[in-house]
Order: sequence, then structure tokens, then C-alpha cells
Amino acid sequence: MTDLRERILECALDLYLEDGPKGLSMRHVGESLGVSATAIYRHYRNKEDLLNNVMGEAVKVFGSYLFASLSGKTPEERFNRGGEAYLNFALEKGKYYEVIFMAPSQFGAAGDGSGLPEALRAQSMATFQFLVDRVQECMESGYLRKADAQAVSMTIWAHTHGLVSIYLAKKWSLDEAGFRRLFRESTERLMHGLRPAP
Amino acid sequence: MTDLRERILECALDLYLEDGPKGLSMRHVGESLGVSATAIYRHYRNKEDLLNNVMGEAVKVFGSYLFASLSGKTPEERFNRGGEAYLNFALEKGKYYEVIFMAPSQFGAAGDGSGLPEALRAQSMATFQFLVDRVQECMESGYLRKADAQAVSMTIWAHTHGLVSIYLAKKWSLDEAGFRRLFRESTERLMHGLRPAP
DNA sequence: GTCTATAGGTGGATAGAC
DNA sequence: GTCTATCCACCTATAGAC
Repeated sequence: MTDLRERILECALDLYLEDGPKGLSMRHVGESLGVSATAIYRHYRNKEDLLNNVMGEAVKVFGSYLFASLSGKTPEERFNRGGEAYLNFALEKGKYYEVIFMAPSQFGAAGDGSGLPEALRAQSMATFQFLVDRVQECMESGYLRKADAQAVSMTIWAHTHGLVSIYLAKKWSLDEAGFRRLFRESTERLMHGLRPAP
Repeated sequence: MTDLRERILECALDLYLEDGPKGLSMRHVGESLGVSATAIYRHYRNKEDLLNNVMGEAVKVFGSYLFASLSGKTPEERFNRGGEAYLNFALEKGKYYEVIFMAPSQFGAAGDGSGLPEALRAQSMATFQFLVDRVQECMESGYLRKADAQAVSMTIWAHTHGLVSIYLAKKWSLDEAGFRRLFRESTERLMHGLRPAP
């Protein structure tokens, strides 16, 4: 039996994604786990604290995926490993992906000053800067055609996020293997236009 | 003073996007509009009916945007007008865009057999087929390089949806004019790699 | 068509027993 | 640490007056 604290986090994530912040209920979490609702308060101060921990965990896990790709030896390798890390995170931790990148505009902000939506925004920006850095060094190494690295990064991120979010929203009937193939082919199609002319 | 029925729909849309299906409350809608909650039941059977009407309206409006682009005389024109229609819909009816294309995986399905999430899925598929048709005829006319029209369409939709959804989630600090420019430039960058070699 | 009153349900959070 | 009991707030929906 894993730690109750962790199981609460997992269950809260599911409820949050099903019905939004208002759909996450301490009682329901408790029922799902076979404990009373009040037991949760020994592990999390209140509902807001629980929700913040869900989002914080998502951000932490995503960071660990992306960070690993920095071990690549060349700009190309770091770029490609970064892309794979992003894909792996999306497929292995799809629910965390939804929390970080697919929440509707106001979703959960609630104006309560909890400050976590701000952390999510910061996370997105840091992720984007990571991509810009990879693109920049690939332009210097000649792997990508020289251009505005920021603008090219936007194109790449848009394409990547678009693929992943449409897949996670189940708007394509594809299994995971099929999606991995689509992801690679589509990315290759895009990158083909971004590399130096032969 | 516009029709109360319409104002209810608008208000319900806002509440839905802020807090999800559970965050939409008849009482709150009523308060926002200065009427009692029960007044709403003269216009909508119940909460589910109200929510279904919100989504149905979104789908209807989107269809009207897209349909207009069919008036183009050539494949290129229909393709480009379709892209503009999509962008205009996203910018002029951003909240409807979120309802149709940005709802998290389970959001609102609720297993209640209401059948509307199914209609949304159908709408996405119809939209995608519309794009495939445009791409197909552009390949035949020579505007696009011949290739698997379905696969190329996925790349294009992913890029387009990615741009729009990141913008609507306010993950880029851009005003509308800036985003329109970004959209055009980024699309041009992508299309450049999809057109026949000179 | 819109109101008030009301029934019946769900939810957050605390107090205090064990 | 987890429970039961409890309080109060908010929700959907209906009945019936106006």
C-alpha cells in the first residue's frame, strides 16, 4: 500500500480534471480511497492546499523530464532529446500535461490570490525559454537555418503542443503507438522546412 | 436590453469556463443578471439543458465562420480563407473556441449520457475533414506538394490549434494585433516547407 | 415570466473521541 | 492518524403566488 498522502494527490488530480476545481471534493476523494474526508486534513491543510500540491507535483515531474535531455552532447542531440522528453512526459503523465498546459484561461485562478496559476505561467515561460535556447544553439551549429530563434521556437512549440493536446483530448482515434508515429512524421515534416537548403 | 435567454447563455459560458461544469450555478447566473435563479427555468429546462445550449451555440457559430470560407473561387483561396475564418473565430469568439477545442479530456462528459460531448467530437472530426478536403484540392491544383493529405492536414491543424490555444491560455504576452502577425508569420514558415520546391 | 418559499442534496471545515 | 458528529454554506429543482 503506497503512502496515503500520494494516493490522495493522484485521486485529486483525476477529480480535478473531470470536473474542474469545483468538482474536486474532499468527501469524494475520501470515498474513493476508502477513508473519511476528514482524514485528508492530516495530510493537506485544506482543499486549496491539496490543489496547489497537485499542480506543484505536475510542474516538478515535468521539470525532471526536461532536465534529463540536457545531457545530450551536441545541440542537435539536446534538441532532439528535448522533443522526446516532451513527448514522453505527455504520454506517460498525460494528466499532468493537462494540468500544466491545457487548463482553460481562468480555470482555477479564482482570484483567490493563491498564486499558483502564476507559477504555472512561469513554468510555461521557462519551458519556452528552454526551447529557444535549444533552437538558438542549433542555428549556430548549422543544424537549423539561421532565423529569429524566438519566432521559430513559437512555430515549433505550437506544432508540438497542438499535436499533443489534440491527442490527449481524444479528438483523434489513435493508440499510443500510432500517435508516436504521427508525432515523429509530423515533426519531421515541419523540421524539413526549417533546416538549411541542401 | 437584449433577450434574457441570450444573456443567460452568455453568462453561463463565462461561469463554465471559469470553474467547469460544477462551477456553473443557476443561482450565480441569476444573480449576475439581476433575476432570481428560478427565472432561468422558464428559458432552459434545467442546468444540463443550459450547458448543452452553450455548447450547441458554440458549434453553430463556428460552423457559420467556416462555411463562409467556401465562397472562395480557387483551392488556394478556399484554403486561405478557411485559415482566416479559423483565426477570426478564435479571436472574436475565444470563449466558444475554448468550449469546442480546449476542454480537458473528460470535462463535462460526466458519463450522464447527455450526448453532447459526442456532438463536440463529431464537430472536431467534421472540421478536420473540411481541412483535409481543402488540402487535397490544393495538392491537386499544385499549390501544395503532393503527399498524404490526411497526414499533412494533421500537421497544419496541430500548428494552428497550438498557436491559438497557447494564445488564448494567455501563455504569451501578446495583444491581438501582435498575435495576428505571429499567426501569419508562423503559418507562412510552416507552409513554406509544404509547397512545391521552386 | 418572474417571484418567494421550501425540500432535499452535497460540500468545506472543525471538535473531540479513540 | 483516523474516525464520527456537527455546523453552516451553497446547490438544483419544484410549488404556488402574483
